[in-house]
Amino acid sequence: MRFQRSIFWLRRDLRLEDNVALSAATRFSKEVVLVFVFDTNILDRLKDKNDRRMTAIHNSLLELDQKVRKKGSALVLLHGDPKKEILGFAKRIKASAVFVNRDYEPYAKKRDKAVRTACNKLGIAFHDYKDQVIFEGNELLTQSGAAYKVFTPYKNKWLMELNACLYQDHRSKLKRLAPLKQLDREIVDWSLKKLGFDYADLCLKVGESAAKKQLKFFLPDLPDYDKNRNYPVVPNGTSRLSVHLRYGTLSIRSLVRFALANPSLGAKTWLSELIWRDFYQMILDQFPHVVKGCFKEKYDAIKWPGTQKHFMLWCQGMTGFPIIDAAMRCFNKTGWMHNRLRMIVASFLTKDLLVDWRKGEGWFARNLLDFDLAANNGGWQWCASTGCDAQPYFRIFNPITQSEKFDPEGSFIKNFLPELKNFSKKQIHWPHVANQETQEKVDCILGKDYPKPIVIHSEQRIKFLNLFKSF
DNA sequence: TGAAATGTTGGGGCG
DNA sequence: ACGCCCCAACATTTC
Repeated sequence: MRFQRSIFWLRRDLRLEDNVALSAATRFSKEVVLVFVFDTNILDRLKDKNDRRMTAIHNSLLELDQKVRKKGSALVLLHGDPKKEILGFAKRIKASAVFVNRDYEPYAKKRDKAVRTACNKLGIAFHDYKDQVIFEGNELLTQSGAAYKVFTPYKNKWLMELNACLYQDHRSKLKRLAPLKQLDREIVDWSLKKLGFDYADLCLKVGESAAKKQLKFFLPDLPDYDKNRNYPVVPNGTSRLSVHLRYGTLSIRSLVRFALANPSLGAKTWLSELIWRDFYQMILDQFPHVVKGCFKEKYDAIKWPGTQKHFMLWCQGMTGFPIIDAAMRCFNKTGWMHNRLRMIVASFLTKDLLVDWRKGEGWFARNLLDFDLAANNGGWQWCASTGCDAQPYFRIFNPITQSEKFDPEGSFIKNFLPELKNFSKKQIHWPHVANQETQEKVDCILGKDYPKPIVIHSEQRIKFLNLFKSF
């Protein structure tokens, strides 16, 4: 046994199953203490005391705590600066090692580097593992040894290299979790109130057991994923597992195994989306400048002419474009948005309202329950055509055509814009052509009950093309 | 993981 | 019967 007592520090891997660092910690240590730190560097910057993410993390941790209590242990919660907290705690309980799964966000990398250095100064080992991706940033390289910048060759390489590592045993010896009686002094209050946050309503269940349930629930629809994934109102059209990937209540390996174990065109398409996730994690790791700037740096020179007023109307879902407004109101209400809608609203903000993609990215970052820096940044830059392997700048969504294509019955729109519920399925995508008589008949006066369009798509399209043309 | 503009074809109405 | 126009419908190119 290498270590008498170790800390397993949970971050975005809130599960006991198939957890690489936890498995290692319990194999190499006689006794393991599970610790989560509410990081004040992050919490202090959350603007909303009702932040759904806090409830999601809290609930996931609570379930985890209940599970380990059945094993006679408990989860320790700390609150403060992670470096200070982890070091202080390690000293108090005389831990000789800290185990973590690696995180590739710039802040996390910096944090872990500092904790590692501090640990090593005290003679405490710091062991980190690959867990949240299949391949890390520097694992898949082109023939010339550079990081991939194009998705398709990356994906081919990814599929080629995908090997037995997927099937390694990452079970943990949970018998080795530290007994509760030794932890008593360290168990802190579980209420969010004490951290200065309120409980928020979540549109879905979080936690490890809910994650497994959701995956099982999606299984029958996996074969049709390729056909259904673009239609927001098709039940189970998408897996809705993004939240679980974000908090690590499911392992990425288990999802890849799930796709491979149930082969079909749908599963293949779905797997490809998981590869996009690895791709963007890799991009963030290898090209951290994307956090602040365009992946294609020449586009940093662009002066986005969009106004704050238009941005606000977009945020509120008051643009007069039904599909946009329905999507944004759904988002504001639930903290979740269907991927097709994310693309449509992102295209609209950047290419119709000419607002800097970073504004939209920030709004998503604040409100997405499944917010992940790598995926969110990658997705926004893809839509704005500033990103790595992004769509070409002249590919501009027509919000009305997209609405007709992907919400043909208008039922998604009606779910979130009840004021439009009496419009026909032909007219609901663009109600503004309705005459006075029709408006009275459907009980929706445009400009009063529902806003008039704030821009003209065909005009904005030309403006956007001109904006990008010179680069 | 588009859409608009432009080009081509072919059928039908009509003088 | 024939040429002409109109305009879907489809194809290609351009952004």
